[in-house]
Amino acid sequence: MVEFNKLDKASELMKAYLVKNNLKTSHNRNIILRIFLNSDEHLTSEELYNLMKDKIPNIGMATIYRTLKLFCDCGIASELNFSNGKSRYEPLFNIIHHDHLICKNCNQVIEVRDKEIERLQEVLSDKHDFLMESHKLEIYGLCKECRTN
Amino acid sequence: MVEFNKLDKASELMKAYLVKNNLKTSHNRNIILRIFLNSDEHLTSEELYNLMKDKIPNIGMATIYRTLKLFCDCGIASELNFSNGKSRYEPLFNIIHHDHLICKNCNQVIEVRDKEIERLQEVLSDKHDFLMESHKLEIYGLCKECRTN
DNA sequence: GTTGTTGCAAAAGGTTTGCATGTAT
DNA sequence: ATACATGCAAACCTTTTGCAACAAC
Repeated sequence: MVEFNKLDKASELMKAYLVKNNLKTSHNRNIILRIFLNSDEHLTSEELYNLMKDKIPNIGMATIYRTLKLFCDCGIASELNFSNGKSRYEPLFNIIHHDHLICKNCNQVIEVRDKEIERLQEVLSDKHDFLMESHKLEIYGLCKECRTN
Repeated sequence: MVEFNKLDKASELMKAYLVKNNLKTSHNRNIILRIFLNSDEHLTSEELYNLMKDKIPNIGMATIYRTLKLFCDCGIASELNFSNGKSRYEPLFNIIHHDHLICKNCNQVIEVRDKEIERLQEVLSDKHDFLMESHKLEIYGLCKECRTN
């Protein structure tokens, strides 16, 4: 279930962006936002499309893409590019930043967090006079289950 | 210029892979390998294709893709997926692992290295009983030049 | 009423594949 | 002589775009 304040705050973020850019609200976008936040996973556009078809049978892929792009622009979502040709989208809003452990065998994605690594990334960026805005850390290997098999 | 031992060792790696898989050597692949190692950058398939056309005028994109895939399988190259839809390929062989600072403004890619971050990644993986094989760290932001403008 | 949004279909862009020909063993 | 490698074109797959109909303001 979507926690109320999460959806509310995301809606607020989107609303602010729409107003600022003279865009309109829409029924579709509200539903997509709810489903997207509810998933709490790293959905591909296609996976989200399939989830949406239950709610809005004749929705088009183009709308999914346009809406996900909007979410990214609003700061609600972030696009991930793991190595398989498809983009995945992750709810960003109200979520603490984390990195990913990706199992090469079962494709499971484990979210992890390490404050010290993040601090060192800042230090590393500073060393190169680089202004860090965001970062992605992906560790590939074998998860607990797959390494025992 | 390609350092001799670098090309030699990569050729050796490729040769071993070809023999093991009952594949044949080829003139094209040898030239592509030389150009690829010589570039020392993060080429897209298209960029490599353009470099190759000087050497082998009627070479096809398919050969580039097939050869880059081969390089990855040999352990000579690694595929990178920055967020722009195109894959890039990086010579892996004989190169010390490094991470990337990516400027969102000028698209410059700066290679960096931090032993402590790498050590902490191992610790983090262990904490989750995860067997780390490889990792990718990308830091996005503004480079020295772009942040002053 | 004006302008943004949507679904559909077509286009675009990167990558892969089928096939006949060429080449290494 | 056999089987892999290559160039070409077509196919494929994900993502984007053009456009007419629709919906929000």
